[in-house]
Amino acid sequence: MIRKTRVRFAPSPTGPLHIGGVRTALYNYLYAKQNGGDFLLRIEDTDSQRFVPGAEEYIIEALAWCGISPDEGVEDGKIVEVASEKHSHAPYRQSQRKHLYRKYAEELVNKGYAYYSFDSSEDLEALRKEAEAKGDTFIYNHTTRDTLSNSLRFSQDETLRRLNGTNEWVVRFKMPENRIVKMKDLIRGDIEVNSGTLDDKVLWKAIDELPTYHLANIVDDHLMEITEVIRGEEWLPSLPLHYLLYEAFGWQDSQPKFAHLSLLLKPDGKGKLSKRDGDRLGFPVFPLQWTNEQGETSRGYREDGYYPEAFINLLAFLGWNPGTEKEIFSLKELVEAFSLERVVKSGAKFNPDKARWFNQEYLRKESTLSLVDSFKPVLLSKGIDKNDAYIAKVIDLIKERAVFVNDFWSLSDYLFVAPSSYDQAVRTKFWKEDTPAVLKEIIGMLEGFEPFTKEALEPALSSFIKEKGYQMGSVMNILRLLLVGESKGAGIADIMSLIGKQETISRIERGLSD
RNA sequence: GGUCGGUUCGUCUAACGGUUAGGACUCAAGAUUUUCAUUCUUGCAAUAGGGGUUCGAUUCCCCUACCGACUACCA
Repeated sequence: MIRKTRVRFAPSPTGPLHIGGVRTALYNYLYAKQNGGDFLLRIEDTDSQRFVPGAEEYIIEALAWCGISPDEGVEDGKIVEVASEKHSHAPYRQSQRKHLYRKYAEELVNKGYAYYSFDSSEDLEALRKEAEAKGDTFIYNHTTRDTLSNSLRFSQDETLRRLNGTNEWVVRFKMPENRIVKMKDLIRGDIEVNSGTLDDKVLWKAIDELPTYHLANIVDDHLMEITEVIRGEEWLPSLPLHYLLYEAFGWQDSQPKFAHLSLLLKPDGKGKLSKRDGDRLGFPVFPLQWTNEQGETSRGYREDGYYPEAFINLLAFLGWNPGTEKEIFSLKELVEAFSLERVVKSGAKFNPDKARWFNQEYLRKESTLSLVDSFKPVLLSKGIDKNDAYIAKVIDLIKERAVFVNDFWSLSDYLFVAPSSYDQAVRTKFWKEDTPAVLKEIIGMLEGFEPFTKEALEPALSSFIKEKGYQMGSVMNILRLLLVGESKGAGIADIMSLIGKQETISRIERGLSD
């Protein structure tokens, strides 16, 4: 039986999406599209304690910005709550599916794969502490469960009595005492684990009447006909549980295949990439800017000036490569080239320099015309209203030096406004006794100069300096100082022709009078 | 501690038993240049360690080391 490829991205709305999460979503999306399948978005909000308002909206907006659009799960920027022809598996928010899960938990108990447990969190915590003090680890499984408070030990009457009128109970999976669970991972190959080392995971939390991740995830993946689960490496340790759960439900035949992605690591030091690293090292770890409940703002790739295409491209290359030397890929090209076989097993340290490089590559591919459109609002905000043709000439001069459109202003301010101060280091180095006289001569030469173009000015300036016996370097650097204010920028002739004769002369005169 | 996963230049990675171990980012040097860049050229730089298997191991196996994840009524 050939099933249509259906994969899902299933984040928890506990905060802004981290770039590692975006990468997971991206790989899911690429895999789905490559196989002509569906990419679904499901919100796993079964942890009522950690829910963060706005996180769900953030996730949807971030994916939209990246161009990773779900086929199912969201419509008009909102999670679909009511089933329709296209969204026949709605709702896609687990808190709205809570009524579904209970019967599956009960089914497992009835079949003997799970049981009710009445131990309080405090009691278990005490047991953990006690074991820890002895250098052991407390584990709720075959080694301890017949000494604890659960339906495995109690009579049916006793169990029923405890179940009624209270929510101080959970359903736990009865992990087999000694079974080699053989698993297959699309990226890592075969993995085996002895179930005896695993614990009896909680499947159902009576206290908030919600399943845990493990139950909800398996039930939803089954109900939503998911064919491949592509998720983070942090889930690898619970893969045996998930295998056993599919088996307990009798769903082995339609069980999805699994692929576990390695984590994104800190650029320096050790451990996985966290929000703090971005603040510390000066790069975003979130796709979009995010302000938390305490009012602290974390920067985002979008606000930092990254093109979504560049962002996607650099993310795709963190843990995957096409096997060729091509590095710049559009989303469409990524869909074609992607394969899980070429996903790297080891974790990737994030490299902010390389991230910038990707954006630079995309910036260079932009047409001058579209860059004019991006730059115009910046200029307008500074009260500068130049025509498009002028802005286009400016952009042609500075484009190669920029990584972001955000760099344009500092790269080109002198082409719009005269310098307000001069770099003193440059001034001391090149300002000689005869400089004022030389500058006056240059003004004189410029006054009658026509046409005032780069092509005409460049040779004229250089031959003028040579004929007079002046030093090329010092004269040009002084001109640059008066025109630009510091030691940066385009060629002198470029600058002169662009700002025009009048402005050129007035800037030199101003420098003379200072 | 236990379980699982991982380990090629500083970083991202290629080489799925036979290569002078390749590319990209970063960095350095040189060329170009009136500055800063760009561009071009060149350079620095790696198979964690030890055992096997093999005619031959980056590649397969084992051990050690190191890194990471997990070990919650969180996901």
